[in-house]
Amino acid sequence: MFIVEGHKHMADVGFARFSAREVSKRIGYSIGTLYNVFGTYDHLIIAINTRTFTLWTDYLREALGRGEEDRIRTLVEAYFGFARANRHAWMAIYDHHLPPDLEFPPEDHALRGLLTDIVVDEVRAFLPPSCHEEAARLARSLVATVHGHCMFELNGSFALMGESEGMALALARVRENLEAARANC
Amino acid sequence: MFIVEGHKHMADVGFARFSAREVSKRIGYSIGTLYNVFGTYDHLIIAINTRTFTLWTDYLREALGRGEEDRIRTLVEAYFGFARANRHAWMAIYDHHLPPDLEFPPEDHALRGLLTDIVVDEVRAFLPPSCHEEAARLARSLVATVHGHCMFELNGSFALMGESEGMALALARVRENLEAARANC
DNA sequence: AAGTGAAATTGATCATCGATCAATTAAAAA
DNA sequence: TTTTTAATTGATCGATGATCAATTTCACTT
Repeated sequence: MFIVEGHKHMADVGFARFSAREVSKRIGYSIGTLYNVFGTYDHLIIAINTRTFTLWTDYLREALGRGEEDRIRTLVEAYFGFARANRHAWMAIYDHHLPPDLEFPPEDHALRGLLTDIVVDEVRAFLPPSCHEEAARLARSLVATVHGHCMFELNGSFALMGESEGMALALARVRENLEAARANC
Repeated sequence: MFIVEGHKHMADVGFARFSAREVSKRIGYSIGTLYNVFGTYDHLIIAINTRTFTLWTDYLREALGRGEEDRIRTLVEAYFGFARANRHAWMAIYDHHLPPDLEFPPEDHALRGLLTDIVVDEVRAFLPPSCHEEAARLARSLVATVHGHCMFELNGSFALMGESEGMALALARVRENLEAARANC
């Protein structure tokens, strides 16, 4: 329950104001118990961020499950939709950096990879079978593209540039890249 | 000198371990003087990050000034090149979020906008005159695309996905998007 | 019921942080 | 020199991540 309450606290105040003490206080445990469970502050954050990934993955699956015609659009809009609806928790994923001495827990890695898998599947479904091999790399690249647009929208970079339609731009770029892939394999 | 030394400290230890006290100590002033100059921690970080933007802009200009044939490639590689050579300082730009009550200083905004201007100019130069109008939006979008790839490379997301050629992917996507723009206006 | 020991929990304690501001020092003006 | 203004200081505050000896809890044995 540390993770659930920690995730709520993260969603409430964001990475910069997040506090392990506050989490333990909220849940009625002492700070010592929290440290006995997670060992370090970083491991708590990792667990909370992995939970965000899981919720995000569910969000994408549900959106795709609604049976919309344009699944690529659905994917991009759900990517943005979750980030917008969970600003602080979503940003915390990228605000947190592992110390060099700490290795990423394999089980967290596996859970987070499920999100990429969804995108790979959809990219494959969109492209002809001859593209099957390169689809994974393209999918990772498109995730990075959409991520860049989503980040610029949420952190205000687009607003400072006078751009208000970050999601539309992301979708347009993805469409162009998918069409280029279709033509080249 | 607070900014120069603060920038060095940021480059050394990164956003998470950055300390205003350490900056003032390094430069031989008290913590009080630093706060008299910048008012808040956030304003110090903004000033340091704007310096990073300025160095980054100079880096891009110098790369373009070397007279390479493929200016788009030069731009993407210099984008990555600066980020790789200044990991901590570059990441700090996106690690820092303005508190909602704090407005972004206009002079910092102007300085940071120069980087976007460079990209807009190069995109315009690449596209036919008929694209002149949409070039600015496309340029912002391409910056977001490259940013997403650069971020995934530096924060280890690409590595976790088994992807080691983030920069090549970014350049490939940008090329596809530019060709699509050429065909559509 | 009483006793035993492992496991879980506690919170005082430490160093450090961002922030404040009365007091002090330095510089400029009269 | 005296007065006024500006710049600088660092002790102080509340809060944080982290530690760990002391305490409590609880299942198991006798």
